[in-house]
Amino acid sequence: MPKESPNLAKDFYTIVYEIVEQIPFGRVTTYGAIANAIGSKKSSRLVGIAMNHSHEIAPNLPAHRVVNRSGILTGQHHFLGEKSMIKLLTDEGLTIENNHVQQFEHIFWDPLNEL
DNA sequence: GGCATGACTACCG
DNA sequence: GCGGTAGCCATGC
Repeated sequence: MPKESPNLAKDFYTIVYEIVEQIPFGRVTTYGAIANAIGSKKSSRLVGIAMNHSHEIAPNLPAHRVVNRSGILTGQHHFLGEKSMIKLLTDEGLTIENNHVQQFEHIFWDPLNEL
C-alpha cells in the first residue's frame, strides 16, 4: 500500500516545472509557495536548485516569474543575461526596481490557492 | 552512507 | 530594514 501522494510519485523537479509553467502571464510566485504546493515548504531551496537545472530540462520554463519571498530576482545571474529576467518581467507589465518587484503582493500567484 | 552544495526561509539582534 | 546564523532537504560525488 503506497503512502506517497500522486504528486510526490514524480520527481521533485518535475513537480516544480509543472507548477512554474502554469504561472499566468503577468503574475509571479515564490520558491516557498511552490515548495508548499508540492507539500514540503521546507524544500524551498530545492525549488531553486530545480530552477537551476531547468535550463537543461525545461528551457521554455518561465523561471523569471519565480522570485524569492521578498519579490527579489535572486536568480538573475543564472539567466542568459542579467537584464533578460528584468526585461521579461517588465514586458509582462510588471515594474522592477533594483531587482525588486513592485506591487509584488498584487501580482503574487499562489499555486495552492489558484491551482 | 557520508559530505558538500544551493535561484530559500525564519529567527534574532 | 539589514546582516548574520541556523534549519531544511534533494542531488551528486
